[in-house]
Amino acid sequence: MLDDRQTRTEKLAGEIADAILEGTLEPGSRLDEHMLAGRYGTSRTPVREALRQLATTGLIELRPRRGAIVAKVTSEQLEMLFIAMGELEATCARLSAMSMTPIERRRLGAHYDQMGEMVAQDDVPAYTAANTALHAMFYAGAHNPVLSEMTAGLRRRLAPFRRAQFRAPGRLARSHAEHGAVVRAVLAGDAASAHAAMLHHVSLVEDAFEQLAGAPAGTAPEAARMKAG
Amino acid sequence: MLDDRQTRTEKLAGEIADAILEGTLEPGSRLDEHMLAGRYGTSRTPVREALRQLATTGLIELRPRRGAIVAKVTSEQLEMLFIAMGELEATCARLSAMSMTPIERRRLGAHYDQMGEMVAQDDVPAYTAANTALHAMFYAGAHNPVLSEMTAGLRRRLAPFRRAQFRAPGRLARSHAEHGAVVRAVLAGDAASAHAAMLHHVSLVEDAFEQLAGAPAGTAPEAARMKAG
DNA sequence: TTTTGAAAAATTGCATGCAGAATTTACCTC
DNA sequence: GAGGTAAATTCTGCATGCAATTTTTCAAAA
Repeated sequence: MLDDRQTRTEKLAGEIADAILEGTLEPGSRLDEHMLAGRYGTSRTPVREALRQLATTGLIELRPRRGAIVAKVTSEQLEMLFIAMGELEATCARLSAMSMTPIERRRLGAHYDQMGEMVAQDDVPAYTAANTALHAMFYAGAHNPVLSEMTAGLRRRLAPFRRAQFRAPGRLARSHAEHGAVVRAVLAGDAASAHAAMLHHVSLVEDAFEQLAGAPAGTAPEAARMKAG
Repeated sequence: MLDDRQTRTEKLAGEIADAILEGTLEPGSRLDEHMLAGRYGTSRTPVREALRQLATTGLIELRPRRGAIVAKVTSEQLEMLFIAMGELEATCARLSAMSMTPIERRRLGAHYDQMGEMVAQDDVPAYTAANTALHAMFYAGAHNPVLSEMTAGLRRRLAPFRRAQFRAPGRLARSHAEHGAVVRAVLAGDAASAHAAMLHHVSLVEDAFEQLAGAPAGTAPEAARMKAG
């Protein structure tokens, strides 16, 4: 009845995705259509359409005639996702070095400098937000929507596993230093260096995340959830 | 009533995707739910679910309350897709250079040599199939399912625009020479060279396509023409 | 000829119901 | 108690119908 501009299916897809990404719906749990329909106050039809949509993003697993479950991410798959994201981010950095406009370069430099102040003040929340914005700048700077959407999608998907990344002591300053290498290379138009520096940065992020996890990659999916917390 | 193991929705998604990729359904044409349901002998429900699934792959565009249309690929978007695919292929080649097993390397070398014979005999059909297999080897050699699925997906999506690629005179031999550079770098474990060589190769493929772009199946005709001119 | 407006037709979004498959439960045998 | 089977239940896959929105049609006005 609401004159809502987006359809129930779309809203549902968003809400279910959020519930999964923020952990309300745990990996492996069954996504019963009746239950979801009841919880969100609709019939099963839009639920089914939303599930179909989420399945193609890899967030849930759709087993024919056996219902949907929240995709379980093993630590091995998680590693693959991190590596893939790293490669894509590095590619975006490379392309940014080659094709950012002067205006984009100026904004990138300014944003980087602002982040320096956040580090000095040890403002973790501000830095976290600025970090997302910085990476978004590289996605946009690549001037390739196909690539930047893929990369941003992976980043969103991995967000739950990166929550704690700046909690490790000294991580803020180190992150900023790594960013510095990437930013300088991009501003200098040095594609190869930008690629290498970003690759280095994201692999260190992954390391930081593994340290927090306590357990090295290679065990149960429970490890993944520990990493998130 | 067929006891088919896959659901109607899945089969529909596949058939509609095929119809789009081989040009039966032209870009921009409306995908009327009744019409599709009639054509494939089902009700609208599975059609709607299939459309939702295809929409997330970018093959069709779903406009709320206004129906679905086959995604129009402008020449600019096409260029972005080619660039993104090139970057991903290059990344796969880079990772292959770093992490292919000895067995994979041996098979790669052998396959490459076989392709040389096809060039000598000017066997275009065989070479085309072998070319797909060669690229698949790089996807697999990256040892990262996330990345290889993304790359393979892009390649499938661009397939209609590459049909004519080996028709240009001399293209077969040139392609083989370019492959040679990539294969040698990968076998030598030279990641940077593998990346560069693959990037070079795919950009040349794009050029070849641009020269030929008369009217490949599935093209938005105006896009192809603009590219040609 | 083009523009405008309202009625008619077509089309999407979604609820509901039912058949069949999958899962659970109950019961029996060993 | 373990294991196996049949009945009962639950759940998915899909068809159908209706309300709301969008598109089309068509006639009158500019």
